[in-house]
Amino acid sequence: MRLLIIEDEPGIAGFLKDGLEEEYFAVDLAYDGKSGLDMALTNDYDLLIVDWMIPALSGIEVCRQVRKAGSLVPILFLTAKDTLEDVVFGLDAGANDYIKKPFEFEELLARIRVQLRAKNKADDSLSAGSLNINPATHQVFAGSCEITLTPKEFALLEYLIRNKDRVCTRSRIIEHVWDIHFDSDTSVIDVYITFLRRKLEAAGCGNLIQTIRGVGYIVREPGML
Amino acid sequence: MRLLIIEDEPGIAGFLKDGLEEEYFAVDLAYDGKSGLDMALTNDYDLLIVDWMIPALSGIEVCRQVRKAGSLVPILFLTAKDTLEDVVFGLDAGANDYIKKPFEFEELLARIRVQLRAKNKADDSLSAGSLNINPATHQVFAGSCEITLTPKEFALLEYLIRNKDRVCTRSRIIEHVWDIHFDSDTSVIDVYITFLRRKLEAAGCGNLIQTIRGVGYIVREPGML
DNA sequence: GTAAATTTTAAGCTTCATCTCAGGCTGCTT
DNA sequence: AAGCAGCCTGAGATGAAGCTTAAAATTTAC
Repeated sequence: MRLLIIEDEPGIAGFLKDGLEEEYFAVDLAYDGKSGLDMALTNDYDLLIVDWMIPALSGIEVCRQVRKAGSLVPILFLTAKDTLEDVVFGLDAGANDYIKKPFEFEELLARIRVQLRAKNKADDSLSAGSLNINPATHQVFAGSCEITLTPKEFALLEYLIRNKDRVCTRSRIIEHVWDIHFDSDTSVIDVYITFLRRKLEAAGCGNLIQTIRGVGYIVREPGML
Repeated sequence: MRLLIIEDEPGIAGFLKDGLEEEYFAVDLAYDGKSGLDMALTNDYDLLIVDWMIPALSGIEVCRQVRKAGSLVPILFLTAKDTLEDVVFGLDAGANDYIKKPFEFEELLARIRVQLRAKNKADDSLSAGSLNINPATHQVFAGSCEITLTPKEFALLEYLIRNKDRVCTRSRIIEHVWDIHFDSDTSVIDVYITFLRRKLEAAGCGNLIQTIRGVGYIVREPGML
């Protein structure tokens, strides 16, 4: 899950980035409306978090431009103003939800989940064969036996399973899981695929991740085409 | 935490169910007073949410019957009427709290939490393995031997145990235990985890708090997954 | 007002997740 | 069948995350 935060206050931006990364989101930051809009339009984010009062281009304008470009990405706006007009204004501009500052991190997370829920539901539940993964608690179960994964291992497995029965290209994986946008000749993916396969094998879920030579990887739901 | 919602309007019922499930509650639904009462009496719910105006048996009657059967389960009633008499009437019938429609989901959540907190206190059911903690008296027992904790140590342990078998992220811990919303670079948590581990170890409850590197901590109920 | 207890900060140390690299293997292509 | 590109995997470097301790700051108790 890849998020973009457009926020000019470094303190809040940093806090959000840290907290959300702990929740396994890949987080990008923009410190003003203009660069934020650029990033939002050039990359494929799962959600935008936009402060209302930002330099260069207001949050509301960013929101309008994003919608004008045809993107349906969920937008959550942060606002210090809490008047009804402001909220209505924001939602009219194309935002999906808003949250008043100061806010509880918990509440923000809940609202992010609500926005991402539609997406998740469409992708079916997070399981493949006897493997079940729970993003809320960061736990993975193979049948009844728990598998402990490191954050990166978990992120990779989650991405593959969210895209179950679809081929995940190396470039998409590197973008969504590692948050790397430029072409690079790294072999981290290979290494982490090996790590995952080893742990899955040990838990009796071998052969779940298949290689598509020259393209990437795929996790197939057994018994489906 | 298991909830029962008795509500005839499918829209509201569905909205509540979805929202509450996202908050990790297990939610059952009943669409009229009669079946709702049956379910309430046959299952062991942690809380009931009851609309006042429902078919087959009014909310107030459900409430009375539940109490008559000797159950002390917290009941939160939903009402469109907001006159004082109504509230008094409801509370007299055995309800613990009420909320007026239309309501904010957040407010409902807050009120649910209040009711469940009271329940936890009364139940005195906070334990993990041979460790028992009593929030009312601020005492902690490892088997029969009492452990003395400072207030912060206690708060941290209580939070971890209330969220037993779930990973507690650093941000959540810092929010719930320290009530800090915008500080990411402190090592208080580490220090207090060390304090707790040392005291637990001395009391024979070693290895209760496990580290999930890059994420946070977890207390597991031994013998469970 | 002082002493004790508690909480927090800071710093050195340890462990482990992450990533790079190199050599080996696999399976396409010709 | 040989060559080659893509993939796998073990070993090791790096650096960040967490652990521990000591001491400073703050609160509480007497």
